[in-house]
Amino acid sequence: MSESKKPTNFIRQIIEADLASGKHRKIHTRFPPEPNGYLHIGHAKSIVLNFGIAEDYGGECNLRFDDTNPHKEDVEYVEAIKEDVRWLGYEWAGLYYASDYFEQLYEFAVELIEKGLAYVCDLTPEQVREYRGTLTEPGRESPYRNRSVEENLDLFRRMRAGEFEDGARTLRAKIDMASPNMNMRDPTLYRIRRGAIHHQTGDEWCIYPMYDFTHPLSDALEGITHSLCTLEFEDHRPLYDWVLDHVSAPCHPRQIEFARLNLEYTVMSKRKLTQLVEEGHVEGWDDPRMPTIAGLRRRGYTPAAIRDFCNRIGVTKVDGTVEMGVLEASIREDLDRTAPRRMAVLDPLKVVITNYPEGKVETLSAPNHPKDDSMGTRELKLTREIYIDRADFRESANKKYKRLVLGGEVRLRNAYTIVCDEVVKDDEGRILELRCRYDPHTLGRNPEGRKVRGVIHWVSASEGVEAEVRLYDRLFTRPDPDGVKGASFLDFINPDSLKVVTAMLEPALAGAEAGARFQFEREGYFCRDAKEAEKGRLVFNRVVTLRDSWAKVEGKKA
RNA sequence: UGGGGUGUCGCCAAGUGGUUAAGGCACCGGACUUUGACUCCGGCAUCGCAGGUUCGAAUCCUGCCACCCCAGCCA
Repeated sequence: MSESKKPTNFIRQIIEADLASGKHRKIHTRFPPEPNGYLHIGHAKSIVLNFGIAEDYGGECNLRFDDTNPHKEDVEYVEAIKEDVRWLGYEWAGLYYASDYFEQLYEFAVELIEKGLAYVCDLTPEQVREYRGTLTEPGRESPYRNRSVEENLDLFRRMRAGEFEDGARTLRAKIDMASPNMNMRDPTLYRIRRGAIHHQTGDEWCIYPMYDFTHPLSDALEGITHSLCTLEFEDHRPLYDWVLDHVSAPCHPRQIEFARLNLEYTVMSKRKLTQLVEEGHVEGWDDPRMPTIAGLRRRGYTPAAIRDFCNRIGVTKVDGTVEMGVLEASIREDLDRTAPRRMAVLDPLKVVITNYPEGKVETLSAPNHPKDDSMGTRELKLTREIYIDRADFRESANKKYKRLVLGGEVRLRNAYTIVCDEVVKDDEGRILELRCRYDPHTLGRNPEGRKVRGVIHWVSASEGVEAEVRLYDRLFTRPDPDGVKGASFLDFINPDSLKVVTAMLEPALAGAEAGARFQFEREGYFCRDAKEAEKGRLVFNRVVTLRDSWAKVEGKKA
């Protein structure tokens, strides 16, 4: 697929230049998630960028957990993240935790103190905020800013020893309280978290380094050459460089920022996704409507389609929002090529073929793929009573309608043509069933003297299998659910994002493997839900519909 | 009102002073079709605005405008 086209973007250009100039002989990148939630499609963009670069330039990419805040993190997330990265098709060169470096980080902090570039500050959080100044006014220096090196060393050692309460003191970098860049106004380097049990280091530490101190040094310790992060860290780059410039770090990685992914009709922030899960708006992190990797996987998306999507959208510094259609195009392209075809009737309407022998079961053969014979065939069972979709019949319609009409003829996909003779209704006028006649001479060939334009799918009433089918739609009713002032994104949850129907499937579908994907002809791509399969239930999730130009024609009339 | 960014077709995105301003998605035609799918053919921009430099500018300069990010002991 189009995945083979090598992407090009400003970051790759920088890397190519660094390789060409000899600045680097080997490229090292890293994907550094904080294990405080599940990965989503936005992370996939970063994963594909970082691992893709390592792959294409003969380099290496590490997976590093940025676990410096014990309050928010959990092993549940580290395991899920590892699974998601592997599922996307990548294997890390090294698996690290920022917490692996806590001892070294502590030493680097001591080095800063010894150089007179860091100090222990006793200001309360509120005071720190006051002293920091505002966007337009410079801050004021902390009264503790000029403590002696000896006193700072002693205090920092005692912070580590657990002698002070949470919030009582912090270690701060001594930079410039008047800097127009807020991040340079003596940023906090370490804070005290005495009660915390860290998922990796347990109770070994009671002081924890901040991101701005940890990240550049973790990168340097791992020999990262290019540290790729999102736009909001642009203002942090001067601090990233400051840390590396003032400590004896083994190397100085280059931080490069790119725009994070925004997708229409969904939300991407961890906070909001967590809220959707915790408040029960969805069934979990792997709910097929979620933009999480776990959700997309359960929905039926393939790793190849997600990688392809990431390459299609590119990498720039422009803060934009990608249409869902791009993601959908990626999965359709993949599944069109790889998914076996099947027939499934989602809204069954019974059809009795009056001239078809009662009790007869005819076995027909149908190709699994119209353009790929290597995918083989499967058997279909035709009987006197079958189901077709209610949307495929109208008592009358104009010639643009190519399906079954009273008195009209259509082909049953992979079988014979039928003509509708009669519509049977109940007292309220609702159609109960259709009575049709088939032409026994039309199997595998066109009838003589007339052309049958329409083809509809069907399933034998007695041989087919019933199954639950979940029809998913976008989770929100607006392309920008969190873009409305004064409103919550929750106000725009789509009440119809999940519709459950009982469908009739062709017999071959009864043995579908968990997670197996198919194209239900004329309907869309579906995936057997793996979670329900574990319970022995036959449930299918709609991954995405087929493109539908007829719906557009119909929509215009309405 | 400070600092840092970004503005090329409806949405992404190439373009790095001389190209007819790539490509993808979407959209609009049309062909094909036992999936109104797929595939195939064709259509679809003068580059935020205004000046300037230049033989020549989306690409350089100046000035505007719009939008995003930053005042966590979060990442």
